[in-house]
Amino acid sequence: MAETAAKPGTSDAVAADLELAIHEHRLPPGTKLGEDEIAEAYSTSRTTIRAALQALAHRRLVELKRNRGAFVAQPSVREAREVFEARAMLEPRTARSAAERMTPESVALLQAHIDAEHAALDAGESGRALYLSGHFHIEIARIADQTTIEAFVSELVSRSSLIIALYWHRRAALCDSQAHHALMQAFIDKDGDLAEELMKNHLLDLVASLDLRNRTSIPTSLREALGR
Amino acid sequence: MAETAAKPGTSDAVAADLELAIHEHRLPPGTKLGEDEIAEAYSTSRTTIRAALQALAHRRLVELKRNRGAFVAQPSVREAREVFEARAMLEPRTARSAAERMTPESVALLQAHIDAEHAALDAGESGRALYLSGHFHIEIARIADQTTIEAFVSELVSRSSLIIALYWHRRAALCDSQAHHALMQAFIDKDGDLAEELMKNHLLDLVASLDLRNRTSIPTSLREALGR
DNA sequence: TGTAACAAAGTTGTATACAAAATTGGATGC
DNA sequence: GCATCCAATTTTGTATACAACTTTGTTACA
Repeated sequence: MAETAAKPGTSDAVAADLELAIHEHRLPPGTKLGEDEIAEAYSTSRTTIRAALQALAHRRLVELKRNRGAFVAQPSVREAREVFEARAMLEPRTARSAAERMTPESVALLQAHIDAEHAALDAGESGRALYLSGHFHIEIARIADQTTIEAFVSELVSRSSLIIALYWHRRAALCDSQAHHALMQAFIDKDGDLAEELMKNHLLDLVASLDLRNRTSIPTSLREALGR
Repeated sequence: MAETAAKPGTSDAVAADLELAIHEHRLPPGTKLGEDEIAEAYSTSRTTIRAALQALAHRRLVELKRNRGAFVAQPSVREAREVFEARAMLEPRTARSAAERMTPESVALLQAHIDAEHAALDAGESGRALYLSGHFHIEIARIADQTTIEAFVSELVSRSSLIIALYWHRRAALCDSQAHHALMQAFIDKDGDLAEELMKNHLLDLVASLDLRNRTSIPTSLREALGR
């Protein structure tokens, strides 16, 4: 929904495409993003790719190692906690604001999001479902008419996708479609209090579904992953 | 304080330098940032400058107009409100967290900041004082040990500097050194409740010192500025 | 005199070429 | 056989050249 289409071949378009791939877990954390390789894939020059990678680096979705190259970011346990703490500060109040400003059109938009998410799940496209699930949160910020916060939430949601890729634990589960449904009701009723409370709990549930036990910093380096 | 020094000539160094200049109001909102001009000033190529300008564009400190060039951003009234709403969501709770984690070293660091700010004011370097005053807020996030939120606050503080340049109204006034002093006492006492409350009020005072009456959108275009 | 079309200058967008750094593979010495 | 050093390869960092677009200044025409 609302796939923002930029003129193809521009750094914006490439960045959006790469971000989507990362968000849908087609590019797992740690993947090396070689400039030549990507440039060829999009049939453009490295100049364009570099701009795209820098943009993604600014959103902390890729890590730029000097003279080493770009890699899909691998948030540490600590970074994971910070991301959800930031979300806890921003999203509940934003959900309240959105609920208070909710219009029938906005409700329809969100409902379409949820439907698309279910359709993706049924089709076995779990990556796409995850992406849509994240964008549900971004859409709420947009409805709250807070573009600045929307930008922050957008970054946090994308980073959350990386965190889920690394630390997701509780398999299966009802995911969070239940939580989104409950939020929808609060939105329909324009119940700001309820929306804020539900969002707060929803984020807590998300964190609870992660395995954030300290495994001595990051699994970035092979050395640690192999324990020697 | 903590002028993060990057290897000179790199895009990071140029970006930091430009951001400082913008923050200190040496480059007022709307200033055209020609690539050739800057490249010559830093005796480097346009490639490096473009990367720096893109980084600043990500932080919304400069606006990149396609085929037109880069300009120091001119936040709209609406954007100004949004920035301070976001700060209100993030900073009070961060101040609480910082107060609870305060150490003698942190207190000394913040005090040094305030002293430097006063020294700059006495020396008539109001731009530098403004910069230091903003960094006081960033330092609090750092003490709270929240790098993710610190990054957001850093962006918001820099944007606030642009907003102040455009909409500052209440001349003179005690600025906010008073507010920072009060916060210091809360920090020394490790009084989280008080710190949160003081920060909240401090931000409200800041907004109140701005003239955010709707002058039909932005003063960006000459047409509107001239009212025809 | 005012408008419109056109031409020229300047600036940004993109690609390519070259330089520097890091990794990898092999060779040499212990 | 193992470690270390050195060379070759690959990849990124930077500069420059060219193309495309926007703006501005001029000229022709109504």
